[in-house]
Amino acid sequence: MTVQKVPNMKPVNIKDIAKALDVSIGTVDRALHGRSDVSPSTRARVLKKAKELGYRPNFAARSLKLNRRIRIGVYFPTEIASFFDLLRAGVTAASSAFVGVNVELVFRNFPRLGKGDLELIEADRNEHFDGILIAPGNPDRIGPTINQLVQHGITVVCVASDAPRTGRLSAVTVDANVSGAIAAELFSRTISHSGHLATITGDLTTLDHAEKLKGFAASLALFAPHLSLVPAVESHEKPTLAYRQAMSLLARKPYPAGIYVSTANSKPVLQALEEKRLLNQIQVITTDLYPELVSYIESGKVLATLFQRPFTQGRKALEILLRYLIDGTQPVAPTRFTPHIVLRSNLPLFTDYLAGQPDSLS
Amino acid sequence: MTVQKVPNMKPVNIKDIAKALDVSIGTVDRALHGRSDVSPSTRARVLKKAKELGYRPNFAARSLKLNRRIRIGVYFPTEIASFFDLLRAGVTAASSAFVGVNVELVFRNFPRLGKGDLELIEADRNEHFDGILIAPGNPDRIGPTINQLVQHGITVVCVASDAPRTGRLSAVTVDANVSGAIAAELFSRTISHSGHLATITGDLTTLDHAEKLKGFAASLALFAPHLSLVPAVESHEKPTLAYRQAMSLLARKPYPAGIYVSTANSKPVLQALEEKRLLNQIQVITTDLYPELVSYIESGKVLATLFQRPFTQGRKALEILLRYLIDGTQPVAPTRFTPHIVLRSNLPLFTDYLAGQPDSLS
DNA sequence: TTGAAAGCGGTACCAA
DNA sequence: TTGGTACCGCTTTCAA
Repeated sequence: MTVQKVPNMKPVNIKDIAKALDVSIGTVDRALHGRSDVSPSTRARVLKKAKELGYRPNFAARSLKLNRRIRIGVYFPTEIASFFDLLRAGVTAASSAFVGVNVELVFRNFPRLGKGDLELIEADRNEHFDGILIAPGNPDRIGPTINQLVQHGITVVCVASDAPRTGRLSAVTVDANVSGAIAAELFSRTISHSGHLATITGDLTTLDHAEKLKGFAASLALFAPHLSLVPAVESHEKPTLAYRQAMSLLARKPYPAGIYVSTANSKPVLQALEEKRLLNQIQVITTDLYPELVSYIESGKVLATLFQRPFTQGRKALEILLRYLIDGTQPVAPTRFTPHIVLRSNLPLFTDYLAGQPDSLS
Repeated sequence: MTVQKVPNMKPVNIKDIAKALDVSIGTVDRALHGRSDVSPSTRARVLKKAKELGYRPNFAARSLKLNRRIRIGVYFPTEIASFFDLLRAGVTAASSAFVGVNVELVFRNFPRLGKGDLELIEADRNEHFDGILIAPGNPDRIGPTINQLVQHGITVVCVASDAPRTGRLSAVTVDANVSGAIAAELFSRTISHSGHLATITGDLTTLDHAEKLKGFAASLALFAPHLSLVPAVESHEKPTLAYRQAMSLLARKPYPAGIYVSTANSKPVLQALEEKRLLNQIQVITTDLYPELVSYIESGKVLATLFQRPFTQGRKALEILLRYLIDGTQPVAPTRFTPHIVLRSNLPLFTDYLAGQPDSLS
C-alpha cells in the first residue's frame, strides 16, 4: 500500500529563481535560454538554482507571449484514399490536441506515392513552412529535396514510409519487416500443404513496400519451408493495373496457395479472385481496411488484414514534429508501429472505428 | 491536387469583439460565458458578433490566468505489477503531455483487484481530488463508493475493468469480449483434433474477467464445435493459487488440448506446465507480456499472448478525465481497445517496448 | 448592468 | 552585463 506523489505542489517560476538569487527575471530568462550577454558565472548559478527548485517553464505563458503560428505543410497522396484520408484525420486530431498553440495545417495532395510530390513542394517554395510532413516514395528520388528543405531550416518528418539517410527529423511508419513476417507466420499456420505464394505490392523503390517483402520472405524461409515464393508484382497503387496483374497471376496453374497484398490496394485483386471464383481455394492476407473488405473477412474469404493504423501514425507524426518545433524535443528513434492483426473475431471493433471515432481504437 | 487550408490566419480575441460593439472586454467575457448580470440584448449581440468574427478562445491565456491545479487520485492494485506499472506509466505520460495545465497525480496502491481499494478511498475522504482513476473489481461492491464520490463532485473514470451503471464518467478497457473471441479463434485454427479447453481467470465478479470468458465461450461454440470447455478456474490474481490450480488441472487425464489464461497471472501456470513437461502438448494462450514470457513465445511454446496495452489504456484514461475537467468535453462512449495479438513474428517490437519507450508502440 | 484595471508567467526591448 | 517594464488574451474584482 505504497504512496507515490508527483511533486508539483507549487509550480516554481522565473520570479522565484530571480528572488532566490537576487537578480532580475530578465537575467534569469537570458540565462535559461542561453542567450547572449549573460556572464558565465550567473548563467551557471541560475541553471543550478532552476534545477534545484525544479523549475518547469509555464507553457501557457510562453505561448501567450510569443503567440506564434506554426505553419505545417502536409504532403500526402490522394490514392489510396482509405489509408491517406485517415492519416490526414490523425494529423488534424493531433493539431487540436495542442492547447494554446496556433497550428496552421496546409494540406497538399499529389496523385500517388512518388508521383507529383516534388512539383508540389517546389511550388510551395515561398510558403515558409516551419515544418513538413511527407509520405515519401523512392528515397533516392525525394532525398535531395528533403535535404534542401532541411537546409532552409524546414523540419521534415516522414510518415507511412521512410527516407533514411536524409536530414529528416524522424519517421513514423508501421514496422514493415514485422508486417511481412506476420503475414508469413499466418500463412505458415494456415496452409499445411506445399505450394507457392504470390505477393502484390506497390513499388519496390518505396522503402516500406520493399521491407514488407523482405520480412515476408525471411519469415517464410524460416517457418514454412514447404511454401515457396514467386517474384513480387508491383501495382504502383493503380487499381486497374492491380486487377490485370491479378488476373494474369490467376491464369496460370497451379494457382498460388496464398496471396499477400502488402498495400491497401487490394480491392481489384479481390475482384479478380471473385470473378475467377477462387476465393475459397486461395488464402488471402491483405493490408489495411476499407468498407468493402469487411464482408470478406466476416465470411472467412480473407484470412486476415494487417491494419496499419493510419490515424495513429498521423497523430504521432504531427506530435513529434510539433514537440520539436515548440520546445526542441528530439525524438529518440523513428517510430515503428506494430500493425493490428484484424481477424473475424476482432473485426467488429474496427468497423466501429471506420464508422465513427478513429481515436477510440488507435 | 486539391488544397485545403485551415483558416486561422488572424485569431480574433475578445478585444476585437468589444471594439466592434463598443463595449468593454469585461462585458464580452460575461456574455460569452453566460454569467449573471448581462442584459439579454447585449448578450445576444456579443454572441452574434463572436460567431460572425469566428472567435475562438485563447486557451493559453485562459489557463495562464486561471492557473488551477487539478488533483487526481489514481487507485490501482500492486498485483499484477507487469500490467499495472505500465498502466501507471501511461497515466504519468498523459499528465506531462498536457502542456499548460498543472496536474497533480496522487498514486494509491492496494494489494490486488477488489482488495483494499475501498479502505484507501475512504482514507482519502479529505484529499479533495478533482478526479479519480480507478481499476474496479466487483462492480456491485465498489459501485456505491463510486456513486458517493460522484455525488461529492469528484469525476471518476474506470480503467482496466469497468463498473457500468454507476456514475463514472467513462471507462477505458480492452474489449474483453473480443479478447476472449480472439483466443478462441486462434485455438480453433491451431487445434484440429477434438478435445477440451481450460481457462484460468482472475475473479468472475470482475467484469473484465467475466466478459473475456463469455467472448471465449461464444466464439468457440460458433467456430470450433470440436472443442469443449471445462468450467473456468479463478486464481484471484494470486500466483501460488494459480500454480496449485494449474497442477490439479494437469493431474487429470485427458489433458486439455489448450489453456487460455485470461489475466496477466500466467507465470505460475507456465511453471506448472513446464514441470509436468506438457508445454509441447498443450497449446497455451496468455494475456499481457512480461520478460519471462518472451522466450516461451519465441520458442513457440506459447501460441500467442494478448497484450492489453496498459500504457495506452492509462494514457487514454487520464486524457479523458483531464479533457472533461478542463473544458467539459464529454466522452462519447467507453473506450474499448483491441488487444495486440503478439506472435513470434511481431514479438521483437514488444520486447523493445518493454525495454524502453512504451509510447513508441502504444 | 457595465467599465476599468490588475495580474497570471514569460519574453523582449530599452535603459542603465 | 544587468534591471526594469510593457505586453500577450483572458478572468475577476471593484467602481461607477
